[in-house]
Amino acid sequence: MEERTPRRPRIADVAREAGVSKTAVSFAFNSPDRLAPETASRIRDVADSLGYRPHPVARMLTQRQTHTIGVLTPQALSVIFSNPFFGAFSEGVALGAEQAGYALHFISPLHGSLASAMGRATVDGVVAIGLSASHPEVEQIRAAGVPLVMVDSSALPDQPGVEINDEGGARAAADHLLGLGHRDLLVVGVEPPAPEIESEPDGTTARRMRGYVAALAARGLELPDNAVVVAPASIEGGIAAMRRAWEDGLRPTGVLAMSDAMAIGVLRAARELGLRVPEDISVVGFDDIDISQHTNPPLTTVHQPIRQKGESAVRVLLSVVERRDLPPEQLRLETRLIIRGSTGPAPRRRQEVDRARS
Amino acid sequence: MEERTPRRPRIADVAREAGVSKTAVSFAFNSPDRLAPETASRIRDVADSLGYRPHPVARMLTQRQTHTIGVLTPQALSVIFSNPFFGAFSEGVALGAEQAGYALHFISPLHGSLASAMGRATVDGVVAIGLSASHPEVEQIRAAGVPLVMVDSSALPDQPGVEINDEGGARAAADHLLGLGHRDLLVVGVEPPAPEIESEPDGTTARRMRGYVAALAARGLELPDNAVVVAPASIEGGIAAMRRAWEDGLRPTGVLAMSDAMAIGVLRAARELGLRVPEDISVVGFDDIDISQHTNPPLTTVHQPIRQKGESAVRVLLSVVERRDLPPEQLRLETRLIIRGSTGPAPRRRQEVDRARS
DNA sequence: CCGGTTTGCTAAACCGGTTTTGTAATCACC
DNA sequence: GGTGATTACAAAACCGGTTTAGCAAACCGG
Repeated sequence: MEERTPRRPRIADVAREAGVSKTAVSFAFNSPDRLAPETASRIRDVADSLGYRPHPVARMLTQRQTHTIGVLTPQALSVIFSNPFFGAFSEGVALGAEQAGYALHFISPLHGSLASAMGRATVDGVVAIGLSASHPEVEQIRAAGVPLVMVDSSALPDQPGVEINDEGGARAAADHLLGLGHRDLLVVGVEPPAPEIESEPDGTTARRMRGYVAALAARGLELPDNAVVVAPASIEGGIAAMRRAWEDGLRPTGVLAMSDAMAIGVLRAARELGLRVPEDISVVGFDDIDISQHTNPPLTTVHQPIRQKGESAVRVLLSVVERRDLPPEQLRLETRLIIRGSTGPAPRRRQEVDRARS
Repeated sequence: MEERTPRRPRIADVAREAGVSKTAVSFAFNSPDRLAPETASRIRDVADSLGYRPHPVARMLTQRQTHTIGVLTPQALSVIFSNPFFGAFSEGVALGAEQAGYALHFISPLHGSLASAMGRATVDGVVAIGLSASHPEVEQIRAAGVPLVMVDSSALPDQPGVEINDEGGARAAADHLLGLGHRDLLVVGVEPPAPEIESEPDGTTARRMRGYVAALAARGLELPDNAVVVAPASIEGGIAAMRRAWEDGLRPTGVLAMSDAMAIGVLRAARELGLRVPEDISVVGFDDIDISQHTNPPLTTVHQPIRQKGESAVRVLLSVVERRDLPPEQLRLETRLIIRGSTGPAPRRRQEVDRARS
């Protein structure tokens, strides 16, 4: 009979083999200075020869920490990962986590339930992105005693959070187009992921919209209701939104897209409609994702420090995780308009645009 | 004195409060049919009122499974996440994991050491991407008894793995250009991330190169050494590679890029050099990432089923995780050439290209 | 050489659950 | 009405570590 199921060696196996107690083995790994040097090294040698590695789960249990932070999103991960914005954000989170020696665990609705996914997650803290403060899970997470930092959603006063100046950025974007003489604007907004969810009055979308409206109001202008069209926040969504607006008879000379992905879709749809960018139509995005500088033409957009946002979120989170008595930090990062090639002076006459259509 | 540090309720608290044993509480959650219905519901009521949730780590320890799969990359996550290829792959992995009720844990070198990161990770299995079979960690992971599926690296015969037909795809790409009359080709290859790492003879890069060479050989042609230029696998890398080749006096009419990101960089560099695509120069990518169909012009490229690759990897992994006696599965997915707008007939005379340069 | 400290290690308790084993009470059956 | 099976729960062992409390021997100053 050969050895069957070569069980993973436990601390007791090492102890027996080395002729010491479990305690000694534990010390050899975690506080070698509490053992005689030769004992410690002998124990480690035995452990090596047995291929022993402390079981991470058991370790988590006794130490009461997992050295893992969770990234929470209300949407399925399979929807999220190919979103360049989320990728850049994750990059920032990963950087912050790596520097602090934490691993990353992604938490998304399991079998449709964020709550049960949260219940299974073994994390020391959570960075939530795209989660509104009124989301029911937020209270549950807090009740579970897990530190939470909310990103991009005006947090409760006693909660840590990281956000950006959406309104200011949007206002700058609209102002830029207005300054170039554009008066017929189209706003391409983000459709809430689930139709039954009423869009949050304090969500990113609402804040950006307020910025657009404020810029117009400052010049005594208004945004007609039909000049706002919504679609999913993707390239395809941008294409669809632009086409729909055109079919509805709208002939904007400037487009304000609430995300770069949508703006890229608008760029493409415009090209297919025979419009030249920026001669016939100007397009402004929002976010400044990596590819935006490489589109043709390069995209004028509102830059937000996406990576920094992720990194800051982790920093703020870990300060709470490691010192729970610290006051929760609230960060607000700046945005700024980056002018590239997709915007230019408004065409002189409406006819120019109409002609381009044929 | 108010209640200080409202400790998280444990199973013993619920048991005491409900006047039953720990066992009964555990049963109430995990196998309610073993209790009288009214007992079970009473226990659950008490648990609810106390806000009790079973501690996930303790649960992992006794059940000997974490319901989590790890995604392992030899590169830092902060480098990886903004890579659209990795995003799409992760999307597939996430889809497979979500369907099976598993969470996702990303494992990357912690303080530079993959081994220690792996030691801390609490996962039931690992999907490794971009890890060569000869990597020292591979043996360590197997020794730890953690099931491992390797993606994109010719796995050992007794190991599960998922790969794609790199060589065939590359051959089709080169064949396409040759069929269009191109004879002056430039291959834009991937630079190994760390200079000291010798490029794997069986890595993705090598396999694709073999495909290019095979297509040439089939027509009795050879690839001059100086027609291969390497750079990091990014848009910026593609730009740099193309510029460098041009400065070296190369005047290719067709470019074979080993990744779409690099191809997009080549597109941009070509435009800046005053070359029209595809009239003056044709560009073929590899991977078919999402944006490639939206570039200007849309990119001709070798499609590989990235998401499916991730999903398959999880499926293969979980079949081993859940039934260890199963034979390890090895998958090889197909690639196919997608012809879009970035390739066209080779220009008639070399002069045309040279003239375009001015 | 004696009381107190330090050194080097062990035994036992603990982290928070699950699972196995055990047992009293009830039920079914002949 | 005695016997064997079932039901409903409890006691104890266990998962694999860490940490606290404790103890014997060595050391140390006076």
